[in-house]
Amino acid sequence: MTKDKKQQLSEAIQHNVLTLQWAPGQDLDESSLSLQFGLSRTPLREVFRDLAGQGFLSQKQHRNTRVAELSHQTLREFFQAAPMIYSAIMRLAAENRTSAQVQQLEAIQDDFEQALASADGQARSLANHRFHKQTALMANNRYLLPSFERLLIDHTRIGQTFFRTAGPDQPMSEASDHHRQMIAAISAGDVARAGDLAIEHWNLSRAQFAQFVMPQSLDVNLGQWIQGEPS
Amino acid sequence: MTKDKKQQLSEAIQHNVLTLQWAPGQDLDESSLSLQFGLSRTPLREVFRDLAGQGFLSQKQHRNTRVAELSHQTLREFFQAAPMIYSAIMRLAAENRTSAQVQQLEAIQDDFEQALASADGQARSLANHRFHKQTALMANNRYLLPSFERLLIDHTRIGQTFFRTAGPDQPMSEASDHHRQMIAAISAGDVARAGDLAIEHWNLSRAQFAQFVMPQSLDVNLGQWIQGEPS
DNA sequence: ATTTGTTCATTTGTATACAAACTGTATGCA
DNA sequence: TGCATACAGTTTGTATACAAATGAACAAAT
Repeated sequence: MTKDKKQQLSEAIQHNVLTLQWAPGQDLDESSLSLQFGLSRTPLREVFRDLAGQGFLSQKQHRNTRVAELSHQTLREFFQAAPMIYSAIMRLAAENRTSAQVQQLEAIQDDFEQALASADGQARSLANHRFHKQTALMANNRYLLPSFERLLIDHTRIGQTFFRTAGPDQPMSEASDHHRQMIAAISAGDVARAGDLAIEHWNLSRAQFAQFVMPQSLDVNLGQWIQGEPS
Repeated sequence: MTKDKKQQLSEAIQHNVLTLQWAPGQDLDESSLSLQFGLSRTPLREVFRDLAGQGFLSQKQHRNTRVAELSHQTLREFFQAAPMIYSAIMRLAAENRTSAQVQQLEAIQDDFEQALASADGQARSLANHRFHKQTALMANNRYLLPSFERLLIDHTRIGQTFFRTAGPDQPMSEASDHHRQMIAAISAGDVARAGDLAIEHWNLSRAQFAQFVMPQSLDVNLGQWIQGEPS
C-alpha cells in the first residue's frame, strides 16, 4: 500500500518547493516532517541531502535545512547560464531521442495544453516543468543534466508568478506553439532547429521574467552564449 | 587535533577516485571504511550520498556504493559537453574574478609547474585539477558549477593516463603555457580571449585523449558546440 | 544438464538513544 | 543603558541496535 515512503517524501518536497508553497529560504523542521511521513530522522535526512545536492534545498553545518534561496544574485547567474544550457539540451535531444521518448513528450504536451485551458497556474507550471524535464531525459547527457535540472527548478519557481496570471494568455499559447515545434524538430532529428527553438522559447520566457521580476540592468548580454562571439 | 573526520573522509575518497587508486566501478565497503576513519556508518553514509551527488560515486537502492563508472558511453557524453562548459566557465571567470582569486590562481599555477618538473603523474594531474577548479570558483555561477565539476572529475581520471607518462613532455609545457595565458586573460577581464583559450586548451587535451583512449569514430563533431552550426 | 526454489550469511536501510552545537534569554558588570 | 557572558532549551549530528533486502550456495525437479 504505502509504496516507498522516502520517494513519497522526496516528491512532496519537490512539489512544495517548485510551486512556492514553501517559500525560498523557508526553514524545514525535521521532527515534524518525520512524524508527518512516518519516517525516522535518519532516512529523512538522507532525502534532505539528496535534494540539497539537486538544488531544491540548501544545508549548512549545524543549521537547519532550508528551501533553496532565490536571490538577486541567483537570478543574475541564472540568466548567464540558461540559454546556453537549454539550447545544448535541445540539440542533444534532437540527436539522441528514441521514438518512445517522443511519444512520451507528446503525451506530456497534451497535459500541458489541458493545463493551459484549466487556468490553474500551478498545474500549468508543473506541466511545463515536466515537458522540459523530458527533453533533458532525451538529451541523455549525464554531465549537462545537473546544471539543467538546477536551472529548471528555479525557472519553474520564478515562472509560478506569471503562470498564475489569468487573462487572454497570448504568451501561453505562444509557449505551447514552441513546444509543438520542438517536438517536431526533435522527432525529425533537426539539431540546429531544435537549438534555435530553445533560444526562441527562452527569449519568450525572458520577456515574461523581465516584466515581472527581472532587474533592468541584467538585460544586456544574454544572447552571447549561443550566437557566437560577442565583440 | 582531528579536525573534521567527515571532511577528511570525503577528501580521502575524492583523492582515491581522482587518482584512480580506486578504479571506476569498484565497490566500497561501509563497515571497513567506517572502522578505518573512526566514524559510525551514519555519517559515513551521508558522505557517500554527498559524493554520489557530486559525481564521484554512484549508488543504487540496496546495492553497495561504487566508484562512479567511466564507460564508453560516458566518454561520448563527456566530449559532447566539455568544450561548451569549459569555455563558459572561463568567460565567466574573466568577468567575475576578484584580485584575491587571481593571486590564488597564480599560486596554484606555481604548484602545477613544480609538479610538472617533478614528473610525478599523480601530482601533476591533481595540480591541474586544482587549477581548473579555481577557475570554476572564480566564474561564480551556481548553475554551471555542478556540470563543470562532474566534467572535471572525469577529465582528471582520464588524464591520469597521460599525465603519468614521462618523456620530453612537450604537451605538458604547452598546457602550462595555456594556463599562464588564461591567468592573463582572466586578470585583464578579457572575456572573449578567456573563452577562446579554453577551447584551445581543451583541443590539446582532446588530442591527448584521442591518442590514449578515445575511440576513433567519436572524433567527428566535437567542435560543434562552440564553433557554430553543424551541417 | 539446466532450471527453479529454499535457506542462510552478508549487506543495506531504519529507528532510537545519546552527544554536541547553536540560539535566545537572563543576569552581572561597567 | 550598553555590553559581555553564562545558562537553558532546542536542534542538529553520531552511535548502535535492529529490521529488511539481496545474493550465493545448495537441493529438487523437469
